[in-house]
Amino acid sequence: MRGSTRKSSGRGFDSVPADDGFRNYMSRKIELQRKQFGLVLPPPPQLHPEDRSSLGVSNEDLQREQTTDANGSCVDVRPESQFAEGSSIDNVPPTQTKKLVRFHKNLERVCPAPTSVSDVLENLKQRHSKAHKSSLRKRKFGKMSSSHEKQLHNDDSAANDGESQSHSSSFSSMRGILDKLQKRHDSYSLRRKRTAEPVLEISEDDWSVFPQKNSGLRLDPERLDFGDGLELDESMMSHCHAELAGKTIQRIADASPLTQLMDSPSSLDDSFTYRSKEADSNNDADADCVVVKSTSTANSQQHRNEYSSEKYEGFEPNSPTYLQSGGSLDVDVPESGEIERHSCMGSYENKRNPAETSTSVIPKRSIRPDLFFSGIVVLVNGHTNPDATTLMRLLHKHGEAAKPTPVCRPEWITESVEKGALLPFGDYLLQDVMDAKAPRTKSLKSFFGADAASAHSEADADRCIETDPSKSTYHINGLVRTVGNDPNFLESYFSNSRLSYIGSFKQRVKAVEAAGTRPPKAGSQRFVLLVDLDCFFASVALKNFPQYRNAPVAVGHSPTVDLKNADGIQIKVPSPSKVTNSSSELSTCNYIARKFGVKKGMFLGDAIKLCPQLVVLPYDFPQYESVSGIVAEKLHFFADQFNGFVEQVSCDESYIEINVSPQDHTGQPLDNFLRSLAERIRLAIFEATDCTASVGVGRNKLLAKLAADKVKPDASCVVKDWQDFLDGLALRDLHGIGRKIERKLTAHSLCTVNDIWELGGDAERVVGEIVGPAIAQKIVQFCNGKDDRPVRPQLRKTIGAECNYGVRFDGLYGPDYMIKGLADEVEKRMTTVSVRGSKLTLKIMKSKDPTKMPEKFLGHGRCENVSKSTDIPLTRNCEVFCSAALKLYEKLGVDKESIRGMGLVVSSLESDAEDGSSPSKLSSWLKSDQKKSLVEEVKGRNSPLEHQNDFESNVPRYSQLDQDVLTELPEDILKEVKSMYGKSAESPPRRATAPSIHSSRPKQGRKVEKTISIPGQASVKRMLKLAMVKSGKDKLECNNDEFTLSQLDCLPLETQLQIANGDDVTLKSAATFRPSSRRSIATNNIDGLESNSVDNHNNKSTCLFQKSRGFYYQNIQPLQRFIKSNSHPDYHDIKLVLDFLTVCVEEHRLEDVIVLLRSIKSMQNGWDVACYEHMREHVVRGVYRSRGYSIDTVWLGL
DNA sequence: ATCCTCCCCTAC
DNA sequence: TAAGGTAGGGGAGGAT
Ligand SMILES: Nc1ccn([C@H]2C[C@H](O)[C@@H](COP(=O)(O)OP(=O)(O)OP(=O)(O)O)O2)c(=O)n1
Ligand SMILES: [Mg+2]
Repeated sequence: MRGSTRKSSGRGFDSVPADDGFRNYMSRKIELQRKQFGLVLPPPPQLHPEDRSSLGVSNEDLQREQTTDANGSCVDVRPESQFAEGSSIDNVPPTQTKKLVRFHKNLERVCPAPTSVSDVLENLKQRHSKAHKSSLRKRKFGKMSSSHEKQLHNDDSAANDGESQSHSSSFSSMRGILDKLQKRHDSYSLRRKRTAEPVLEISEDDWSVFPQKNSGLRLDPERLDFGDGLELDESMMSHCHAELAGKTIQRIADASPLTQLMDSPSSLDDSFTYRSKEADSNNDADADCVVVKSTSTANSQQHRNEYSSEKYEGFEPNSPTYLQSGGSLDVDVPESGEIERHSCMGSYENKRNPAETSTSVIPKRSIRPDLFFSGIVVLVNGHTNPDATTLMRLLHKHGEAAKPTPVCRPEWITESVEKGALLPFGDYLLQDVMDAKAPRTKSLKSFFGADAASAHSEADADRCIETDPSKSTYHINGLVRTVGNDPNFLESYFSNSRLSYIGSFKQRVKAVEAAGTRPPKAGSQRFVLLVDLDCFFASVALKNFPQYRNAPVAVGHSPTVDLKNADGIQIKVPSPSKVTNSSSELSTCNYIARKFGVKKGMFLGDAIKLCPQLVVLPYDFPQYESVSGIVAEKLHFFADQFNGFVEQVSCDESYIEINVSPQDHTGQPLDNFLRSLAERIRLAIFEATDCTASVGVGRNKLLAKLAADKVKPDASCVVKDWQDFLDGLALRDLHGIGRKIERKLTAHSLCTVNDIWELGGDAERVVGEIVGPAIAQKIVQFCNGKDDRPVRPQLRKTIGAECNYGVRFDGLYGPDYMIKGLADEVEKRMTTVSVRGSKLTLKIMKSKDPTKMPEKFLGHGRCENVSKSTDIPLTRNCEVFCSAALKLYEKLGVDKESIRGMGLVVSSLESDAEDGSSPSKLSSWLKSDQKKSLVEEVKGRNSPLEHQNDFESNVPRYSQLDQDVLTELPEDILKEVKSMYGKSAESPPRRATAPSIHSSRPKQGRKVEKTISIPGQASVKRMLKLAMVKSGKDKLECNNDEFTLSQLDCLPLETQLQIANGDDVTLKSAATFRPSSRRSIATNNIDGLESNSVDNHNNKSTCLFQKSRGFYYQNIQPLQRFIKSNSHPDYHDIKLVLDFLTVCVEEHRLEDVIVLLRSIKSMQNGWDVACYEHMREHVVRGVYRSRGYSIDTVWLGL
């Protein structure tokens, strides 16, 4: 296999250093384990104080390295030692300081105990300062650091000089918190000392909400075997775990299968070969990009690490299975020294999510009702919101007492105070404590709809696990659940499918179109960054289960084993996975597991064969959602500084386009600037989420993506010379070239970029004959380093739902029922994004051999795909979808026994008429006399290079709308269209297809030219209207005149907005299926509709409600003007702004919030400091409540 | 040419 | 015994 040079340089993860190896290796291991215990520890032993790499590099260093690069085009700043030395230590996230100090007594088993509380605090301080700095340096400059304090202090000034202002301010804010802690120390020292004693004073009553004994036990099979875990007290348990942890560490190191793998040449098949040139890329002089690599977690992959989709029998009858093509079975997997599945690598204390701060409490009955905290002592272990002082005040006021116990989130306190009573803290236990009870998939219930929005609430997510309905999850009436026998199959399927989650992500959370506020400065250059989180699902899983950080880990529907503890309570633990034939798919796996040949999408059974000690962790969709949101916020923050755009391409991947002007990188070479920007982004992400990311930088998407792939994981790369960079690259690695196209090209002996180069001017023609003109053009352009794909959120063209798993029509429920379920689902999804569609497609997977068992349990097996589509009236009504789909189903005439999957897709979408384009505005558009096709408008928007000077007109100009289309849409008809099917429950479709609509339809072929509004967007205009209504200055002008203002107040904000603005509001869900009553109506209707739609087959009405472009221009700017002009705000004005901020926070528009807050801060009029601070705190609380983390106001300049 | 329909392919 | 979706790009071939 080519690329061996690179591989050896990257031997990172667990490799034993050749020199004084094992002892140092072990001590680092243990040190890492200690850190994972989340405890305050003395500085690590100095392994190599003389090691220069531990110091990090200053900017001067960087420049020096850069200049040696004169003729070459790449610098790899990784010192070789980085991979061998000190790696584990520096892998520890700087968030360590947030962790809880608890059970000091037990701690002594694993590390020297601090002698006093002052020591603890001092340590905290030092560790924070160190963690911060070393991580800064490490991440910025790719140096590992196992250094001591002095060196760091010496380095101080250099760091601050070269670093952005924001870093130091962030630092100082943390510092401030620590100082506060120090101050609090005196008054709380007595209590703190007491907390050092292990405690077990929980009454039986309380026990039910405090299950962590079980959870502690579950990690230790030996204890479970005793069957008397409850007899142990916590101190003993912790003790045991600590010791056990030590043993486990020892065993891992002994076993060291990783080491062996690292040093042996990869035995993976060459069919996965990736980057043939890579063998050379470690040679600085020849290389073509700048690489910053900050950890040694793994060498770079030499092969595709995704499981070949050839296993999809349905698509490729003759293809070999992935095992044949992957040939990975001969990977050397040692027999001895396996990691014990159940042995805990740390005590249960370290299962805490390190990013979370916790509060330790013990409940007791209180006598005075207002002293509901009496009998409780609280230990705040880190940065909380509200801060420790506030919490202490609240506690004191309400009777805090003594003794620590379970670990809670601070809301337990705040919400108790709010309610005026002691709330059971079960709901506030830290997530990992909950997790321990039942490590099952956390679902967003459905990724769509209101559920998704509220899924940010941690409490909700936690309760998901609690309220586990007792039904058997696998069986129904003794049968395996299928679409045919389980009426609720689809619902639970969609909420547990990872593919459904990642597939729908991009369009569901379409990014905000902020930024681009100024035209790019003259002389600025466009760059594209690709930010991709490393093994995303696995990284998140490891936040939940940090004890497995050093083990090979995969994410899947974890096979669990039911165990009973002494109380007879059923608990679930990860199974030992003796299953070697499970067809459960692994979503992804960490880089340790990848060394064994485990790949994304691989069957669990196959993975276990490759890696018997593989740990399978459950999905956590709510957390993917929140990590993703946090990352997006960070990226917008950076993009905004360079007049940039962010396109979130999936839950773990985003492109950023920036325009860099010479002023932006004053003093330093452009490459240095880009490199440090990339590292700053990575650092910001890591600090906020504990997840590592890789960043690629290039002139376009293609190069950015390739660069990131090249250095992944946990590294960044700046492409300097595209030609050198692409030299030798396999065509397969280009975006859009997959297995099939690769095969076609290979058949004509076109394998690498160089092969295309050699074709010269003929390339496009030659390749075109093989793969078609469009793809050929793309390939040739890519090979020449060109890629004009814009970095912009894209308009949705289709929306649908399908299920090709568990489809067996051998039960009560037939294809009609499934179609109904799909139609419901599609309507639900369309409702949440406010679109309607006028074309429906039914897709069916038909088994080629219905008698044959597919390779995958309940899978579709080898199939033929068929589909048929039809026009429908513009709607999102599931009844319409359903009846149209049934007709399509009849037409396709597929035998129901052979159906293995079905799907419904709606296209020709049009967005609802909402959001910033009031009818009056629309009618003004109608009066325009300019003629320009909307198509041009939309396309222009998507082409960044041609329209960069168009920014100041982010709001669409009505002069650019197609007048022909518009004039054919009188307002009354627009209204009619709008209300057509909106209230499906109450006013069934029927009348909607008034002939007038169809006859007024413009020419066909106008599908692309609609824009679709961002769902749930709050416009200032709408907020103002609501404010007017509430303050009595305006009347409710809608037909919902039965509302009183106080009733209005009770409704959710969004509904209030709708009512105040006279939208069509249906307070009941339009998506619910009511079988009996509605069916007859529906049937009648649908017949009528069908005939109409046939009549008007080619007469589509084009609804021109234009989405507001540029949230900023439409909302923030007007609001700023409002604030400026309204210098003496009254209650309603402030309430308005607060409500607006609330909505923005809910919609993840943090960057808008920040802009707005900053402008209020700088206000000199009646919007004074108190007002500003109130708003700021409102936002901080809102973010914390909905997103679960605190924003750093100092960092954000607030 | 340019459209539409019914696929296939690809990336997450 | 698990949760093999979703959405965009585009080719082939037919209708205009
Ligand atoms: N066949 C696949 C591919 C991906 N995913 C999910 C899991 C991944 O974590 C996430 C992101 O996909 P990536 O391709 O970015 O893969 P990772 O982030 O896991 O790994 P890498 O480090 O290669 O980016 O999508 C999945 O469920 N099934
Ligand atoms: Mg990724």
